[in-house]
Amino acid sequence: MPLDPAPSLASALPGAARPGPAGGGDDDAVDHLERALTLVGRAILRLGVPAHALAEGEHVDRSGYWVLHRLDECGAAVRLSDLAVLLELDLSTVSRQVRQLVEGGLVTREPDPGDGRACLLALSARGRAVLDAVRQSRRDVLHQALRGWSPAQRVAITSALVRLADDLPPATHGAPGPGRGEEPPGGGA
Amino acid sequence: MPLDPAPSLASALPGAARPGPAGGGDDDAVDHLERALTLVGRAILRLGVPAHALAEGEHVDRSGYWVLHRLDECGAAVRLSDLAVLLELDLSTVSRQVRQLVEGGLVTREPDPGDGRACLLALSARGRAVLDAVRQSRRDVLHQALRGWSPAQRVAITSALVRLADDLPPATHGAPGPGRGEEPPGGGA
DNA sequence: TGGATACTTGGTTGTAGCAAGCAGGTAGCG
DNA sequence: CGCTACCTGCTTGCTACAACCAAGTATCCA
Repeated sequence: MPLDPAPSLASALPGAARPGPAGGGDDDAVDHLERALTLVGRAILRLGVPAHALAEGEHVDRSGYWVLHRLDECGAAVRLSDLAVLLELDLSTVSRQVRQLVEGGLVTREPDPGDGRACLLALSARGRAVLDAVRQSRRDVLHQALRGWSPAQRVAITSALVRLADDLPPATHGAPGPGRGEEPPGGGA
Repeated sequence: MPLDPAPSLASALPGAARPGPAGGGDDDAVDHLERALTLVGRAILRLGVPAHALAEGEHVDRSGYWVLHRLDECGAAVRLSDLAVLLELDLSTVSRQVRQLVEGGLVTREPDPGDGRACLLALSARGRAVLDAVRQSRRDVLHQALRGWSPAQRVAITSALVRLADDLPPATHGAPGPGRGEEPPGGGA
């Protein structure tokens, strides 16, 4: 998935110096923000799962990383359906991702003793090791990027992003919250 | 594709209040940032191309929107290869995207009079109309999200994002800059 | 004529959703 | 008790998008 194509910085922020009196200035602001978001989104996507964080035959892609990540945060074993809600993804998508991880030995899967239909998923020891390696490797990149940032700046951008994520339309999928749900069904890319 | 799965805000920012003295606090900071970026990235992805911005048989997806966007910014007609560089995408990817848009009448394509191999691409009138509609519709969403933000806050997050995009590893594809280019070919999204 | 260049096409991978279906569980009814 | 009807958790098939690499074609230039 990748996000949206981004322009090179060379020509970034068109019309940046157009302080027109009309309401267009507002449009400029959101245009800049949209572009900046796209830029950063693509950069984050490119982080991927660095191959050097993986051992021999291991295969974890970006989605798999997030599955491991959530599984780790859950601590206890979770159901597939719960995991899908946490990831805000379709059950089928998560089902396939988990299958790969189980086959790779990174996730353990047992039948739920209390419900024969369900299964309980958890990180295996190997999965945790892989997760740690991948996470550290991604952290390194961010660390590198934030080298010149003051702690205050880091906090500022993080909280601003959290707020923005909160203010943007929520996912219609996992939890169809009552928020300003304008999301057209066809547009959901 | 979309970006990475995001956790619901309910459990966001684990360990947020752990101001440990050790270097671990730094890891926390980047973890929060990573999560926030993911959150926002997915929200932006969900923006998609609102169906109501499109007329009858028109079909423009997220990628197509960016092609139109760049084409608009270029003003003059551009070559496919130049467009691919601008978009930081593979030539083949852009070739297919453009073909769709040409077939849909949103982009005009003429042979370059000076080079029979090349073609010159430009927005058609209809393409411009569609672009305007889609852009406006995406703007509306961002406007809505930024309703409670002060102008200073908007500028702050935008410039912080621009800086972050600049500090993150560049795309290895379009311009394989010498920057901290560690990107494994297999891991690329 | 022999590269180099511009683009196209085929193939593959990754991500994701919807819909259909299977299997296991639960509840109502005779 | 046993049967039927329904509900739920998960899997699988299909479709679509996005992006890459590699191979092919057509054109230009030296």
